[in-house]
Parts: sequence; C-alpha cells; structure tokens
Amino acid sequence: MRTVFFGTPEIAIASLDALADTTDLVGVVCQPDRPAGRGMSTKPPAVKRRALELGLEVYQPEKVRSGELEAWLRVHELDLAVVLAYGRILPQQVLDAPRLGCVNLHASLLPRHRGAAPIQACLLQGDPETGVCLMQMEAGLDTGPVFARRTIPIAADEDTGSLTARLATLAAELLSAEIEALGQSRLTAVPQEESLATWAPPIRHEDQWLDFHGSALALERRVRALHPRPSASTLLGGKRLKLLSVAVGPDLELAPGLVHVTRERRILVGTECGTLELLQVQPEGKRAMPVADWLNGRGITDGAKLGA
RNA sequence: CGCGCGGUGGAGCAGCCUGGUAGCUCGUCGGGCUCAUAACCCGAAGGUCGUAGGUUCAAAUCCUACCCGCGCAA
Repeated sequence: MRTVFFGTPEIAIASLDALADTTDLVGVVCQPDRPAGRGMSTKPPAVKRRALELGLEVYQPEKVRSGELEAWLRVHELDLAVVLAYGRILPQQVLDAPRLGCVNLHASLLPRHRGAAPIQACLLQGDPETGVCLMQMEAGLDTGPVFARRTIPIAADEDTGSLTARLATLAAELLSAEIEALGQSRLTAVPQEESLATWAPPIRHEDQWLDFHGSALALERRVRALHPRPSASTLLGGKRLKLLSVAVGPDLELAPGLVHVTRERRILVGTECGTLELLQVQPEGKRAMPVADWLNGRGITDGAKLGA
C-alpha cells in the first residue's frame, strides 16, 4: 500500500515510524521550517527531522489550497494518507487525492474534544480517561466517522507533556493494529454522535496567565494542562513567574493571590475557593526549581502577592 | 546581528555600581538535646567567584572577547 504521512510536531513521530514500518511510505508532508528558538534561526519541525533520518521525501507546502499539494499527492498515486497533528485544515480536493482518502489520528475520544487542543481540553475538564481515534477525514474539522479507538486512564498528576507522550505511543499502536484492515477497506466507520460533541479550541496566548479568582481545583487543572508549554504564569513583583507544578492545598482562609509560607516551608496561595500549594516554579530568567530552593534563595516570602 | 536576565563551595541566592582574596538560607558529615518534629544546639568538610586576556600595588568586583543556562518574542 502506497501511503504518505502528514504531521509536524513531536507527537506525530511514533506514528510516522509505524506507517513507515507497515506500508510503502513514499513521502512526508509537514509545515514549512519557521524561525524558532532564541536567536531567530529557522528550525525544521520534528517530523521533518525524523523523515530525513528515514530517507523519506519531505514536502512542506506553504499553502494547502493552491492545488500544488493536491497535484503532488496525485503524482505519487497514493492509496492512503495518514494525518496526525499536521497543523492545517485540508480542503476536499486534498482529502480526495489518495484512493482511500485521508485518515486522521486524533488525540481524544471523539466526538469529545474536537479541534486543535484535545489533550489540554481533557485535562482542563478533569476527564477520567482519554485516548486516540482513527477516523475518516472529511471537510468538517474532526467530524468524520471513526474506524477504531484506544482508551487510557488519566493519572491525577498527568500534564500535557506526559499525556502527549503516552498518546503518541497509543496512536502509533492503533495505527499499526488497524492499517492492514484499513488498506483492505475491512474497517467499519461509525459516525460520531453529534449531540455529544465538544470543542477543544487552540490554547490562546493569554490563557497562560492564571487568575486566582477561580477555584484551586480549576487552577490546578489549568497548570497541568499548560505544562510544559506554554506553562502557567503569574506575576511576582512585576516579573513573570511560571508555575510548573502545583497541588490543591489545605483549606485555609487566604485572599486570592496571597502567599502564605507555612512552618513546614510549604508555599500556599489563596484562591477564590481553596488554596493552591506551589511545588515547582520558574522565575523569569532562571531555571525551574523546587519551592524549597526558591525559599532558600529568598525568592519568595510570606505575605507576597501573586498576579500583581 | 530581534529584546531581556543569569553563570559565586552539592542547591537556591547576596556581594559587583562606591576594587583590598567570600557571606546568607539550606544540604552533607560528626556530636548533643528531645516523647516528638522538614524543631533546636555545637563542630567540620567543601569555592582557581563560567573561560581567556587586559587595567591596577591589588579584581568576584573595572574593560574586552568567548562559552554555557534561562525568559520573551516567533
């Protein structure tokens, strides 16, 4: 079976490998190299680096609707395209280019969390479990019928980083298990139950700033959903302070944003409902550190105010 | 050359502007005290102050270059 893989970031790599192992993978499509990192040097996406290691042809179209991408696909006379976190919405002409169309690996239990940030969404919602779906792509975003799915429980301390890694592996397993049947059109696609659909919008730039006028529970989930990127941030003395790891603390009377250092050298922050205990922080310009280190260096003292 | 912060005993920091060979909070090791404690007391080990030059009688402190870590922005 002649296939092509669409994907861009790290999460897609395991599935890229799986597709390369199980089919005649003729090329990889990913987003163009973009200026990134300190400095301003352009860096190739993770998928491109892996594809080059595998000796695969890499195509990085600037536009997906110009017709060039469709033409490139047709030249390769494909049976199937597998998409995982490519980063663009593909038009119908592209979806129709391979003989069997395009299938997508989506990191949620559809129809829950359709959209760009399903992993963050399930953590924000406090879902007990999540998973990946293998689905037929259609013009609507993540609306197509589902061929197969895998489910995993979400740990209490799960964050986007750890969950992304687990789902990347899970997606690759699902793809490996189903690819042969898929190629032979032996899989049945089950339509999604529209009434159960939820939407997982992209994380916006401003979403990283915590507002302590919320519940400790919701803030703790937000910190995990934002970790490790872009990370939850607040302000301390006019400078950014990243909160990398927190926990719901004991129920004390503390004004939202007010810091209390306990006798046991624990750091509690007041919220509208409950307290948040800080565990790992990263002051601007510093490396990440446990709060014990932060206290030793006098980076924080009792009575400080966060979010100012 | 996109903007900014930082590299000081194992950790986190102060000292640098106003040069005169190093301090704080911890940790570690040994001893003591206590019903008990991420408690307290006593003592000890541990640092070529990122690297290379320069200025000076003298540099962690001033100057130059370079290396490394980090935040923003993308």
